[in-house]
Amino acid sequence: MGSIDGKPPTMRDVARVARVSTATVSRVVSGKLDKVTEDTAVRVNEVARELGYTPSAIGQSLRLSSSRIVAMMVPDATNDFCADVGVSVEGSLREAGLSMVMMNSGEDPERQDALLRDAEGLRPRAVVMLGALDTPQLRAMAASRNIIFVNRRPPAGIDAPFVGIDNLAAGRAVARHFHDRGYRRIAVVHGPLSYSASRERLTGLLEELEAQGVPADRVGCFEGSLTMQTGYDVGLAMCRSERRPDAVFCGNDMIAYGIHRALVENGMKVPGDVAICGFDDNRVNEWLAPWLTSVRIPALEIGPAVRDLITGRQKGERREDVILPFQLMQRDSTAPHAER
Amino acid sequence: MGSIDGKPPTMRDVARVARVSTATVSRVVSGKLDKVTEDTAVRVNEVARELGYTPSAIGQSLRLSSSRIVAMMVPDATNDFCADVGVSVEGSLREAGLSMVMMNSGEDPERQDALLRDAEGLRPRAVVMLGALDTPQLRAMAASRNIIFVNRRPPAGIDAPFVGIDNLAAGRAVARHFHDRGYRRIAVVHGPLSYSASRERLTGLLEELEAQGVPADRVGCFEGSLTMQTGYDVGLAMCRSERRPDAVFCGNDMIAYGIHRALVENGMKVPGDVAICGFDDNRVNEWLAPWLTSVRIPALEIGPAVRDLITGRQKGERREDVILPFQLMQRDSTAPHAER
DNA sequence: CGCACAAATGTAAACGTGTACATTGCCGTT
DNA sequence: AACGGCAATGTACACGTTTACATTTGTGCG
Repeated sequence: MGSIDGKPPTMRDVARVARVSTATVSRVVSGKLDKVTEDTAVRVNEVARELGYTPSAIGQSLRLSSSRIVAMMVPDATNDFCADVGVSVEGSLREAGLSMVMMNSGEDPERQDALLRDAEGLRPRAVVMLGALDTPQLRAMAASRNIIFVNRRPPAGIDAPFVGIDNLAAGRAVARHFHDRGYRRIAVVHGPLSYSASRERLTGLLEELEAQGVPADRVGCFEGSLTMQTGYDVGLAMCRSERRPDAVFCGNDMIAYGIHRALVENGMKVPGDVAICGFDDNRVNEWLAPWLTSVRIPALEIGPAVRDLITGRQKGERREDVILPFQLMQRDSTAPHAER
Repeated sequence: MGSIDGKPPTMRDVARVARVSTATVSRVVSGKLDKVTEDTAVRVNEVARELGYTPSAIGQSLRLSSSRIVAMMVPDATNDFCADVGVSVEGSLREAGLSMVMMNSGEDPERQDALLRDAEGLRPRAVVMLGALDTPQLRAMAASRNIIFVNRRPPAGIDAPFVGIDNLAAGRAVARHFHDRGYRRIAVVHGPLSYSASRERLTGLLEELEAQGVPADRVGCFEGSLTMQTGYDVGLAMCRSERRPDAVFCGNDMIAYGIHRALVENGMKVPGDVAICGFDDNRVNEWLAPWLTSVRIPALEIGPAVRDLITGRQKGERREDVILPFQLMQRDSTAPHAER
């Protein structure tokens, strides 16, 4: 049980009861057992358990001037994909004895900077940026802290490891898929082009379409936030437009859900009138949107990759980007075009 | 900019450059400005900014023997509802200057205990349990740490605040709704009855049905994990059964999605053949399952409530449970029964 | 001019831990 | 018996911060 005054027992308490010095207690609890007699080790462990002693991560961090905390910034933790990545990273870090503190930037640069300042106070062992924004504080931290960029590449001029897919290739794959299935009037609803992921996917798509004989200026592009609302709004606009696309490539599944709802509410058929391709392939698709073609990112492989990057870098290994495989999940929403 | 050796600048660095003592720096950066001249304050702030100084939360925690970290345990962070609660809590804590570390128990008692031991090491200011399991470590911590129970009440014998809805009343409301709409052959797919939330909802439902003249032994009950897979399996079983219910009350929306898919895949109509009522009313319902009747829990109000409980308790205010309002969202999946 | 008082700042200790170094005790060798 | 060496343990300091207390400085007043 804990001590009487409510404060957790310290190493000194254990030392006193076990009639040894704090140094010995430290050696036992931190596993330096080659330096201590079996008897003492047993006795110390016993007392520690009786007293309910747990080493203070605060004291350890101060002494070692290195904490076991990793800060993780996500644009929106309620987004299914972010949640999956968050869980994957949290689990992998935990295996390595690290704790994850979560931070939601909401894609707001000022909020991101405020959060980064908070994070700096925790002296985190690393900072994981899922969808980083290019901000002053980020650049300032890049100089001194381990920053790992997931999904979006580090902004130009920052040298830091990246974990994610080859977005250029993904864009190309979708273009080829659309073309194979007979779609020619393509539209894209992408996130802000300041994000490398959005940019590269769009570039890949346009390049490949051009290669297939569809000029880039025939492709309708819409930029917006990666939300269902954006999809819904664009979907409504498409319904009203006289020159409607026959296939839409969405920046993520959220946008795809929104477009789908707008189209269906206005009597359109998917894919009869408009084909839809999402991105991320949220796990909920299997159950709620089994019709949605999407590009699957292996979210659960991101955690281990990040963990290796963090623990490996410790040992001075050369950092290296991790490019994960993606997979185009072909489903009903991009069934072959009827008219061809 | 940071210092040259890579280590972040400390209070002493600032003090040296600004030609004051560390005490003065401390007073300035922690806002005890009534004790310091305007000039010095300005100078110290200037130096701090130049050096890129950020107070070390580790040093502060050690000195104050109180960290600014709150541990949050969730059963499954990829569950939409958990994610919403997590985001709400994280945001509210951040406003109060606190950081949240996330932990996923996966409804596994041993994992929960391992995580709680990890958490104890961080000396968290509070522990938020969303869906707690009754385990030894939890009881041990209940004696010394602020624990706040969300959604599920604290296990018998633990005196700690609770934030959530009146699950008994929610169960009754669903029963009344089913009965009003003409459904009589009710089934329930609930989570483990060791969870107070599952238990109370079921009790409420049965009580009210009994009051309406439907005996409890006519109600089919299935217990399982709160996942889509559970729903799917139960849904398949229902299709095969000769005495099929005409309405199902699900422990959460995940189960409802699973059942829905199983029924639809087997040619059933919802609500024509079977009506479905979910629980939590995940935000994604609006877009992907606008047909699903569900009980809305105000997930976004949980964060502020938790934050008030944590910061208020500091000041010695008497802890008190927070009962939030729920709302039965009536949608197509429980449209009035056709045959009556 | 001396003194009391207040304001501003400095000094030093403590928080819990890890580890370099010092100390102790024991055993074997000469 | 003296001594070297080794294993086990103790001593003491540093990590970065806050704050009670001590000290210095400035001001007003008798």
